[in-house]
Amino acid sequence: MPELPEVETVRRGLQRLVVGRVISRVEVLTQKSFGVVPPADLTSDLLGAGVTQADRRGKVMILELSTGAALVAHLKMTGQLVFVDHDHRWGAGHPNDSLVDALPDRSTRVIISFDDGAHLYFNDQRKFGWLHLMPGSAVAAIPLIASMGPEPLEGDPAPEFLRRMRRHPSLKIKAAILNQAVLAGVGNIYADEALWAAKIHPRTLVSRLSDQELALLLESAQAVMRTSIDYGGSTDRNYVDAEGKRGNYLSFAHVFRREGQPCPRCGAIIEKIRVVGRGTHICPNCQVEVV
DNA sequence: CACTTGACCTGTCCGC
DNA sequence: TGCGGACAGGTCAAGT
Repeated sequence: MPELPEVETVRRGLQRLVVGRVISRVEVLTQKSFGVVPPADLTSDLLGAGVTQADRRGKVMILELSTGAALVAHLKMTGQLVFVDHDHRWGAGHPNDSLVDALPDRSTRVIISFDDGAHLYFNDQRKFGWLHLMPGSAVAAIPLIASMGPEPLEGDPAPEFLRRMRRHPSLKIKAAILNQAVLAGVGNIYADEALWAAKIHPRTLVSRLSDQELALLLESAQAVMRTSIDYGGSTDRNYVDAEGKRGNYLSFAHVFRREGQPCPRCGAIIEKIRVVGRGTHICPNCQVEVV
């Protein structure tokens, strides 16, 4: 579930919490979750390295190191990057204090320790996510990133978005908006929310949509993701930010996980259907299927 | 070739 | 209450 707003929320936390700290140890508890690219030993690029910056591309997190290497992470569905300072208590109520005793837990896959006693936990219940160490110059060559479409919240992504959409005229719009090569960072939650806001049925073929309708879809996706970032992202199952805090956006979602409830725009009952293998939430009145 | 489906995992929830 | 099975969703490989 971590989509662009969730990864961006985590990134902002890491930028504040881990930049400037020096890595002293890395423990890999689940081999599958950690990789070194290329498979040479870059450990010397890790120990003693300082974290200089927390970046994001789409849903991919990039921690840049002082050695020129990068720690790159994809959280997939259940991944978390949680910072805990075990040597420092902030007082009751601070999120760090509840994590001091709770982590590591059984979903912890990799523990990155800093020389001041703080830790960054890569947790991932379902082991779909990954954390890779690679030369900074190799990040852009990761296939997912190399083929990735424009960032929705940087510059004016509209022209490139439209060009890339038109490469897939026979895709259903839900598949197209989820395609990271068309637009970076959109996942199931914001796809459904954006399609509802733009009043487009998810099974509509791209070829049936005008440039204006696609532009409205992009604007809708931008709006829901901006709003979500403001609320700290969406916590559907187990997403938490770098301090272990849950996101609040889903309380403001219009259709996602709201099947059986009235559409906030027209009052019709929201339905959950399957589109390209994905659970999909629609208002059957606002989003009319074109066959 | 372009698109769709299944696999990867584990925890949760539903129906019997 | 116990248990099997469906389901959750990001990406890539395999299938149509």
